[in-house]
Amino acid sequence: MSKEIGITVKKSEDFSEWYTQVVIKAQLTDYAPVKGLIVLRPYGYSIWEFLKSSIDQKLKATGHENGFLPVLIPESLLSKETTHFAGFTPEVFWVTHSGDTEIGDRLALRPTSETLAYSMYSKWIKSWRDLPLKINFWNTALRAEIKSTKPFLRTSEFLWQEGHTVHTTKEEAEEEVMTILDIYRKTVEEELAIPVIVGKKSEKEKFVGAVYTTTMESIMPDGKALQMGTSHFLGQNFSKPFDVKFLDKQNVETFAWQTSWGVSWRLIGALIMVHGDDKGLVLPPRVAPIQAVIVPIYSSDSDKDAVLKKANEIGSSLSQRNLRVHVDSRNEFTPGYKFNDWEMKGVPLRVEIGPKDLAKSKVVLVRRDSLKKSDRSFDQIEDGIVKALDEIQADLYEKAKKILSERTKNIVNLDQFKKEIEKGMFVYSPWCGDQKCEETIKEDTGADIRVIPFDVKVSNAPCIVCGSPSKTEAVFARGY
RNA sequence: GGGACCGUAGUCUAGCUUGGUUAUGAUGCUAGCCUGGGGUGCUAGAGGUCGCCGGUUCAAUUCCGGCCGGUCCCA
Repeated sequence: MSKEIGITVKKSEDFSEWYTQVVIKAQLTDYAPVKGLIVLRPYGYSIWEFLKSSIDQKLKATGHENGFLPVLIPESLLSKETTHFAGFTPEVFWVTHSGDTEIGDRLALRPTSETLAYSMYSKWIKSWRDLPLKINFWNTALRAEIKSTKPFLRTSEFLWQEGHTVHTTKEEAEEEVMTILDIYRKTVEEELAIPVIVGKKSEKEKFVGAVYTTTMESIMPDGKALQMGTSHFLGQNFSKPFDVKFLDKQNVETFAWQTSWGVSWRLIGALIMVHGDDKGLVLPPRVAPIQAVIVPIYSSDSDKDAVLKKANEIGSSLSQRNLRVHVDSRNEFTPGYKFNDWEMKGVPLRVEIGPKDLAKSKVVLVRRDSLKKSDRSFDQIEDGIVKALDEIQADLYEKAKKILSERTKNIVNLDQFKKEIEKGMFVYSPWCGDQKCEETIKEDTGADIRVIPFDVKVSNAPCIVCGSPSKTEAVFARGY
């Protein structure tokens, strides 16, 4: 019976089912009535809020401002940059009517906002003095997912931010691309405790319309790679069709250089997959809506009063140190129920306090990640919790890093390559740079080039597919 | 892109093959008690358009078709 209340499958045995149960049962999200759409519940949304605020602060600190764009984009505008349009059109939702009246120039529910943003930018930018223009938008994007959908990872509407910047020079724009990628990497590694590999996408995998795409990739416990965020150098590919130009200091009309970039709530999906276990979610302390939960334990009424009093006392002193703490004083549940409940929701630390503890002036501290228990005397609680939270954050990252490195292989032989891909590995292999080889390997093994890391070794080793001298190494894996 | 499966109370589910009086059980929920250091026990109660639309039939949760929604596997 008890097994049916919590997560009923093991992460290692039925990963998909495990994931679905965790997102629903930990009350992060629920399915909406329309296919492929989900609702964020407060517990899930509040994780997004921490992520959002972390990224937002870093963007503001590097000179970005927030704006707002409408959700509808006329087809005539969306189709102005042709490769971009061709790339997105299969998954665009169209609004064709207002009331009963058919709309002549049908309206797209934004799959992304480059076209809309740049048609506005062209009005706003006249002089080199107007640049750089660096605006970020917190909104949602809509991309129709016909087949398999999965909460946070693949949904037809998703929460994200999209940044769109305009610069006077190529160099400045390229620097911006890297600044953003670095903000993303830091956020993911430091807040979500997920290590990533940063680099470029191949020509085949880059953002449609971009000159090149930089990306951060990570591998999930089921062996599939997940794109965690991208930052694109657009060159002048959009500034020309959208007429984003300025008068430079020499009074010469010049097309601007642009970037765009985004991360979505997919990061929450990654967080769940990377850190969760058979009992449910495991949240890194920095993004946990509740960092420590205090569970009072009592039997008699007199115990109850004394225990609750102390629990509340501890709770408020922790709050004063800016810790997100919750005292679970629900009377209708036993301590055992509460333990399981908060473990499923991934709260990093549990503080147990009962009559036995009161007698000894201490509490029991339990870590969610290791489930290890230890005692803290009353005067050590605050420091003890701060320290334990830091340790959990660091340990989660180290654990994930170890898994990433265990899942990473260097392979030069094609047979070996296929075996490792089959096992769900991140495979570093030499590649000639030819898109045909990329397509061949995709057809044969299901793996694509996830990323060409910045720090990769360059050698003349034969291409893993065709055997001709390679231009670079690339990271291959099957992806989400 | 190809294939398989599923939809009955908040949740999980029996019944469907072989249509027939009041749709089964558990859990959760409400009230009262009990209990409390790992999903506690008792009593009473509320909770259902059997996903939706249509067809077959005297009669459909059950058979057939379409639609909507969900899950999994393969590429």
